[in-house]
Amino acid sequence: MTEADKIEIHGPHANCNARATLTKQSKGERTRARLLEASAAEFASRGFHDTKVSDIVARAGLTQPSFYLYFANKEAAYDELVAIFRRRLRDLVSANRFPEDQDMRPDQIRLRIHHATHTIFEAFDQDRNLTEIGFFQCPLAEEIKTEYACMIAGNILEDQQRGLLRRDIPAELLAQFIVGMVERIIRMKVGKKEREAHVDAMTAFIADGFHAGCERLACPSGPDA
Amino acid sequence: MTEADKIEIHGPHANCNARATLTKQSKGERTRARLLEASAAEFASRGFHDTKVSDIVARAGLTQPSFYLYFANKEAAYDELVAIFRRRLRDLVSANRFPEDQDMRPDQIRLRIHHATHTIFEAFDQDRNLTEIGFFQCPLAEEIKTEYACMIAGNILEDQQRGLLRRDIPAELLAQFIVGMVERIIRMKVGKKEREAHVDAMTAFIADGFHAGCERLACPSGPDA
Amino acid sequence: MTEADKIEIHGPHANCNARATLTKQSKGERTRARLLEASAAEFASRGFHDTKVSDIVARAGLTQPSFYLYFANKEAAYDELVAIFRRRLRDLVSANRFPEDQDMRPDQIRLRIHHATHTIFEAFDQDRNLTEIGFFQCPLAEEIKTEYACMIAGNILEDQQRGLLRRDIPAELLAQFIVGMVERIIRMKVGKKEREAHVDAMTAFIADGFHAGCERLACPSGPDA
Amino acid sequence: MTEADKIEIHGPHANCNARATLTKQSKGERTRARLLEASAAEFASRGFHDTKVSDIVARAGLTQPSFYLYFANKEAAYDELVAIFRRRLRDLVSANRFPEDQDMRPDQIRLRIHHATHTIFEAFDQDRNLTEIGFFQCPLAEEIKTEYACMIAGNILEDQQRGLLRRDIPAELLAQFIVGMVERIIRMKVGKKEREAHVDAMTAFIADGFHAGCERLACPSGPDA
DNA sequence: CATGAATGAGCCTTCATTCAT
DNA sequence: AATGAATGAAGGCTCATTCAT
Repeated sequence: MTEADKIEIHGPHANCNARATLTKQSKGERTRARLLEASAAEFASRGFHDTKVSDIVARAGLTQPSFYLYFANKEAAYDELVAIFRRRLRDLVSANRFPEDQDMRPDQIRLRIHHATHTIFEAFDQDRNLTEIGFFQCPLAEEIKTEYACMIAGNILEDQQRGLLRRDIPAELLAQFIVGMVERIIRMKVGKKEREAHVDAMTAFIADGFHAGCERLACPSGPDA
Repeated sequence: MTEADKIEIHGPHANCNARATLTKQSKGERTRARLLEASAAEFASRGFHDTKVSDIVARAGLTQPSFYLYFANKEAAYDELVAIFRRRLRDLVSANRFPEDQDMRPDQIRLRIHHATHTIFEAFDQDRNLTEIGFFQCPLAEEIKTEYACMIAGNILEDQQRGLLRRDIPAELLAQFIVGMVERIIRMKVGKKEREAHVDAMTAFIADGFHAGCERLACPSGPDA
Repeated sequence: MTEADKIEIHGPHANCNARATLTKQSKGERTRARLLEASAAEFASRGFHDTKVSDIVARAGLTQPSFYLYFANKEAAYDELVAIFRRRLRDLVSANRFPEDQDMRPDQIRLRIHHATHTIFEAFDQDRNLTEIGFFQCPLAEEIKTEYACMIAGNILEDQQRGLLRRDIPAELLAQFIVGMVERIIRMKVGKKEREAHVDAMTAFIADGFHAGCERLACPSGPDA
Repeated sequence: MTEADKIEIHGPHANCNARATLTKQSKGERTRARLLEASAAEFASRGFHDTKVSDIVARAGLTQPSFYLYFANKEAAYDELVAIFRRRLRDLVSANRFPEDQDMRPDQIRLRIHHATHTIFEAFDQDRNLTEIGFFQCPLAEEIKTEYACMIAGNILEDQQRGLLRRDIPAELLAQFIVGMVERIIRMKVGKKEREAHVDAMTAFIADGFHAGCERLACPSGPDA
């Protein structure tokens, strides 16, 4: 799984590692990786049930029994993909955590939101198939999103305690809102430029809601608060 | 389908209607309704592929051939459920539209957001099975959500043009954000009271984002900037 | 299983029951019986592994899915056949038990042996397929034979205690000897007449061993004892 | 095959031979022997069909292709084991034959029976796996037993002609009886001491049947008739 | 001599669907 | 209106066996 990991994702860091280990991979390991990739592609586009093992092996240029040389059964391959996605998401978010001890100026929070959002979209765009499977299609998706939300909630909570964010809405809920927005944006298959625009818009919305730039919107901290 | 519709929903009003029409229903119509309900329950909890026709008829207290007396095939029943959900969602949103000609005071926008959110959650909570199927599980879900987002976007656009909402973010994007948030909240299986809290929180967040009530959050264009 | 029992075996008693219930059998019950018989025939001649479900259903004039309408899987059908055989064997032996209270003259023991032997062979010959499966082929065969031996041992023990049989050999061992002889004789596929001869020979051997009719064989109860 | 033979059996004598030839064995010969032994163990405990080539090679500490270096296929290995058993059984019985020309006193027949029985059990106990396969499990078992019975029948016939045994039962039948008894006893997995008791009991039974030592058993043609 | 890797062939089983009543 | 019984079609998985090194 560790090896497969390196192969499956094509992110910058992963590629570095891959380049280093590619020569060491046995033929079997490469075959396994090919099968995982083929599985991801097929599962992502057809779903678990409508994907036949024969589809996967055909895409990988193998025959059916070979599949069972590397995976106990169809479900095991699927589960492994989900696990890879899950771990990757976890790693991503924890890597994105703001250093606790460091002081943050209030106006930096926008940058943080922007950065986190940008990073997550980049990662999701990296491997569309895995994202499709792990975030939308698999039965564990709900659990994974909840886990994701929890991690975000942790970050939010810190900021709330620092007085950087509103405290009248529970961090968990704010986190869920963000996850929901992320979900929707991921689903919009767009180019790099548009995605950047999305990131900007989302950052702006998270920061100020419908409010910003519209004097007529009754602002609670304004005159009618 | 129209009859089935009346049966499928179990809200108070729906029951009233049902009671009124029950006497008019033939035995066959009632059987069909039972099958639809059983289908919804099974599909919702197991998904399309993992639901066997035998599961459905067992739940409805019938035998397999009876199923085919009322539906062309398994997929037809599923599609019908999706269609019911879709129509219902459409009806709901269009009924919730703010009269175009009417003038709206700036501070009323919060009420509108609150009302729309409240209504939609109530509807989703009404029939969990249908929601699960039509909003999350079916292949058309993406399309349905987009449709939903479009309708919301229409409302937003109007408000933007009236100068009630920020214009720097496209209405379509704002709508998607809201749909995403709705999605996440729906999935949290909670009681009535908590749901109300969610509605409040979501309204507040939509209106002001992370910002409100936190003087330190650098608000680029608000009064405290 | 009870119904199937009546069908599968064609012994005199079974036939009586069958005749009585045949008219009451539903089509499904008859199909099941046909499948059991076909299974018995195929399993007996090919063994469990070399018998394909397709062989069985072909012999029964059905298609594969029908098989699974009546049996959970191939093994279940096999196990049922074994169970039928086992029960039948049990019933047979217990029906053959000599009344405990009744007094028996020493010279009657030959008749008893003859009778028991005759009866068992008749039963085995009745359903060759079941016998093949339950007595020779199935993994439980050893257990079944042991059970059979135990029942015989019970009968022998009584006779030993009455002083009708030698006591220097444990009843269990004598019973095993008999079972072994029975086994061998069953396997000789012969006609009725020859079978009778076998019964006579076996009776004589059990009673007297190599000894009888040969003055030169050192008889322990004779002069050199 | 001849070499394998020496290796396969683990009796004291066999070991002596093995030690003598071990040095002469090439590595391949030793590997082949290991595979045969592993095959015997696996086949004996699981049967032919339930034994996978992968089981065998695993037990032998090899990989699958190695198996095919020494045997044409799975069946070939099995057949070879059966052949080894068969030859061994043949050798044993013929070695046990009483010299035709020699005269035998009537009271010596008990000793002969005892000796033959003792020898055969010892041999069977020697290699349980081979016995399981060749005598019980393989399709040829029936034929092998018949062959065995024939050889015994030959011995019996001689004794009958010498007037040492009863002539009213065909030698073939008597031989079958003995084989049946042997079968059953073999299957009782016991220690050396008990086995001796079995030999004694069987000898006694073969000689005198149920009769001996029980004055009340009506012996039709013996001295106490 | 031995193995990592791959495959051909085939069987069991499932399930949506239909037929006849 | 409903059902007992049956089937067509297809997919997952296993296993003996081989290829290339």
